[in-house]
Amino acid sequence: MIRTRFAPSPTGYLHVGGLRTALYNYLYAKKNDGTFILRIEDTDQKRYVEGATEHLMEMMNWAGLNYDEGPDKEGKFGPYIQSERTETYRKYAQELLDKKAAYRCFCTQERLDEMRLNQEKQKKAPMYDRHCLYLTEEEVQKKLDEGAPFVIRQKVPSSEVVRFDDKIRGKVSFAGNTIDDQVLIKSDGFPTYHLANVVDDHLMEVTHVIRGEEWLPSTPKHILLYKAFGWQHPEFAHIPLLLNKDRSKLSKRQGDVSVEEYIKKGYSKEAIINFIAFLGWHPGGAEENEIFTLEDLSSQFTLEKVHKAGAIFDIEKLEWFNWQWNRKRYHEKLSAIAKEIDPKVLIENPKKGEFIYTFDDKKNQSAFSRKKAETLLEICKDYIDEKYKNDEDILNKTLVTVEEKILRNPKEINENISFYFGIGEYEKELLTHEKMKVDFEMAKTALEKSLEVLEDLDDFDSEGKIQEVLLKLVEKLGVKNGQILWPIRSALTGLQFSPGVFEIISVLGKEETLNRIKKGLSKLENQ
RNA sequence: GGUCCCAUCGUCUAGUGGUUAGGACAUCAGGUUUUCAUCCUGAAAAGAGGGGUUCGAUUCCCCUUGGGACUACCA
Repeated sequence: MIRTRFAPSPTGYLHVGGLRTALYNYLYAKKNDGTFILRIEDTDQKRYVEGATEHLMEMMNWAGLNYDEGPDKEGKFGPYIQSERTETYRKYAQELLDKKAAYRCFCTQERLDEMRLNQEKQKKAPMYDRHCLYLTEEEVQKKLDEGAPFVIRQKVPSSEVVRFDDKIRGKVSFAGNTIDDQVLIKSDGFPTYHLANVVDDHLMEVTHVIRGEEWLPSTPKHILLYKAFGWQHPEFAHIPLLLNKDRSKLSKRQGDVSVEEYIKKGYSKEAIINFIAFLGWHPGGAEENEIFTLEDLSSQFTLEKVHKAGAIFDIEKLEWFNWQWNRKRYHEKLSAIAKEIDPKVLIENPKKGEFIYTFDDKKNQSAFSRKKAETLLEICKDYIDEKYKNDEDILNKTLVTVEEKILRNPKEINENISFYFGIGEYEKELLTHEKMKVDFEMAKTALEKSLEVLEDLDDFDSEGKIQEVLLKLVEKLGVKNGQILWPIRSALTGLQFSPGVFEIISVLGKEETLNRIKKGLSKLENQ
């Protein structure tokens, strides 16, 4: 039975690297029908943050990384919060003391600092000099009687070479004489990570320790501890680090590291998880699809396919994943809605990312259109300026015209729809277009003629009708589409880029359309 | 400084003792479209260097170089 765990320390936020570690642990457990545990490592009293544990649990819940055992999901190995287990650690520390695998150290911080300074000066590796290991029992007792503060240190057998087989890195070995006598119990009575981690992983019957590469150098200490206790150590798998652009360990200084920040910026959970999963892992083979759900990942994940080298956290790829996922979710939702309205709906997928829903009944078609607008609003509602929310009907219509842009980047919604609600000042040159052979003369003609035909048109609700009328004009004048349509579009928007003319006209309605065209025309009066 | 880990396009990566070294993101060019976006097509772009082993090495081994992590009474 496979048992894995994610053991974060409650700092108040979840690091993206931490999320990936949690994810790999979760995936490995799920893939092997194992158990995934959440354990809170809060043994550092100085770093206590109010509510951080609850927050961590919320984040796991948000990500969908459901743990089978944890602080709020008691299994038979609880409690799952280390600060509630201090007695246990003390007991095991005593066992180590009894076995002479650990010793009390009374050295003051000053002595330790001085020692380290000297070692550095001599270009030697800074390590505890074992001063207190050589204290006689009487001396130790005397210090104890005096009430001198002490820590408990691990006694590392210096002649030994520690070897282990990392599931990702293969054979790794460390010479005992390069391993420091690690502090196991701090002077405040709390254990350090090293002791708590080993004791808990053993007691909780963790079979696979999947953690960040930064722990690789302390793994021999842990293995020695297991050995001192007479326990079998779990399998270790050290996953590669997430890196900044300059290849250093992903850090706050060079960008956002907390998952909360990315959520705030609008990245979806599916995108974040998908992206992060592929940073250091790949299903392998000829698989070219990269869009994976948590379920897909769960069924395909293997430690063998995890990389050794660190991976740069490239925000541009995240953006792409986010877009793909926005699209995927959107179309899945739409087709569900469509089928609910009418199971016989015709759904076509003429090109990648584009779906056309056709209903027999006109009523159904418009009901669907409303739902579509609602769905789009749902995606970008957090970013839309309040002033655009007043006229719901217009807003709904406008959203549909910028569908692809919303899916791509919901945050830019305002700049994409602002022209519907009012046109800004623009230079008359905007009405011309060199490449499309639209000079002032052409622009003027286009606006005048289109004004005429549009004045004669009454049905502005139908895009098709508008298109028909304008294209007929194009044909009549014997010019290219763009020569007529560009001036209209730019007169209607005052912008270089916007949705298409026909849809804009149908949203703006007759009066506003004609007004804007007239306004454009007035700019050209003296030409 | 010491210990350990790592090394394929700019980035994430696939794959192999014999391949035109494949894909994705980003970039650039062309096309479709009334503009932008979308979409389609294409281009440029990589096995750090040096030794071995081998008929043959990007792939296996060694060295060098480069990068990184760790080096706390933090985790």
